[in-house]
Amino acid sequence: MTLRLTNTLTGRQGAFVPLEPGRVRMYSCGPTVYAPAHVGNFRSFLFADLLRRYLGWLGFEVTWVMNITDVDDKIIRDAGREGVPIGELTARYTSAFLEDAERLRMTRPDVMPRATEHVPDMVALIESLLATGHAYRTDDGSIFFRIASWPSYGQLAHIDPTQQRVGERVEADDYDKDDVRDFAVWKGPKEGEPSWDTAIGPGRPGWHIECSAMSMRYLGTTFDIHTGGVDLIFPHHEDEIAQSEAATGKQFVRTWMHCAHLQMGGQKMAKRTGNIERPADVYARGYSPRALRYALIAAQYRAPLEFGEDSLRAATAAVERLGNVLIALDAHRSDATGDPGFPALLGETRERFTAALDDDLNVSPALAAVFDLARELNRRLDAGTLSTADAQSAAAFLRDLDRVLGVMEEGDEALEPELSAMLDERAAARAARDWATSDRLRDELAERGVAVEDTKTGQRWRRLVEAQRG
RNA sequence: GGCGACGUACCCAAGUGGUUAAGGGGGAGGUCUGCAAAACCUCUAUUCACCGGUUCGAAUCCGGUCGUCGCCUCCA
Repeated sequence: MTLRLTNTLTGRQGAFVPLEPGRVRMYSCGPTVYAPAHVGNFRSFLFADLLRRYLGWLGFEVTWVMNITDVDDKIIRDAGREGVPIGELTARYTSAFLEDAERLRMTRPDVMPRATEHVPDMVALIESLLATGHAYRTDDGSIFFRIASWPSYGQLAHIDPTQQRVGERVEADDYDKDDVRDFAVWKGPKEGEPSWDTAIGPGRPGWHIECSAMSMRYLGTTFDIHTGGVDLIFPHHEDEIAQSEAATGKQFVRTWMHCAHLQMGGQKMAKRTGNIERPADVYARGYSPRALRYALIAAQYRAPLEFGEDSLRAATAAVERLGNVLIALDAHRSDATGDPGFPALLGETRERFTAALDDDLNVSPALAAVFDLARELNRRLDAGTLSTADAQSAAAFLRDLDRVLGVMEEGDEALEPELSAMLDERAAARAARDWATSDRLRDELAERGVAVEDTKTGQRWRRLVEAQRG
């Protein structure tokens, strides 16, 4: 089996063949840092992360670039409201993003370029567009890409640009363009806005140009994969293609991948409508980062995904189920002899897992394979037929699959000393068969958000989500 | 108006021509346990929005109807 991915450009699934054998260059549209990212944003980022992890797991050497947009209209607007320089606002939300990303176990991209640090790259790109007549200046110092100069415009979104309905907002546009469909690659200077003095004059970059400049800067004029949410297909990515290919004369991106929206209550999660939830909101209700991660990656990326209390609860249980089997395998010691068929059991799971992910990152059947294995392992654990060595190889196997999923284990989490002391006290009470004390402490710990379970090898604790607390 | 996605059990979600319609959650019963929890076992869609058609055979293909969502404007 080989990896097959759906390419928005062709609208079909095709075998993924990187430009350079064994090596993948991919770019993902990252956050605009004017507010904390919401979980819908993270669906897109974690989809890219899953792809990046799977490519790495398959043995590809991956270079992953994710941009940080740190200058745009909203940033300028919000910084203005607060009366702070845009750099102060963007620094704040950049670190918030990085923290959220880390808690969600998003692989750290190899490069996270900032728009403000790549103005010269954008200027160079714009210069070549001006030189070739694909872009033109307007009186206010802005520069626009001329869509009429690019016949294949619309190839990604599969639209005919002449059929575009151009709304009333055209009048509302502050800029004076030759054609309403033309888009800004450079915005002329304005009072109260940040501005760069460059060879093409003063001003600031347009939105689309940053992704073209930064992706090509780190990945070359043609690279393998570019990801984003479906809402970026048009106009953002369409514009990126036009300006990049017009400037270089070469194909920009070979495979475009877009994930569907996260929905809440059947509606797209979007900041504009206020229909959003942020990672911090989810954690505040007691859900763990890995449960959130699971909830966001557990369905195939091209299908809209419903998010909410139910999905978080289900994700919590699913992720604990996987964590529990690992804990049990680690603790397992047995005189049972190894099963000669055991490697085949793991091999079958691996095949199902790989076949599913090879099929355009179809996570659901991949997870089904993992859960089927978990049940079989628990069965053998219960029956006492699993040898110590087999348990260990199963644990190592699951951890290997989790290099792709990143949901099976909680990070090392320390328990508060006070609660830890209660656990010790409870262990002592149990040793004395003092059930009353033991049960009282268990209830008290539950009230403090910690569940205690008794196993053959002693007590085990885990955090409870709010909904489970008594 | 243009383009696109989708409608599978109580919820989420696989399956896209042919054995018993994955998996997770939830629910019911049972085993185990000092009691729990975890885990395991059994049950929980004769049916895939609806109506026609093609076919020996369709959730899967075709046509129609209804419904939902998204993009066309900042948007992951």
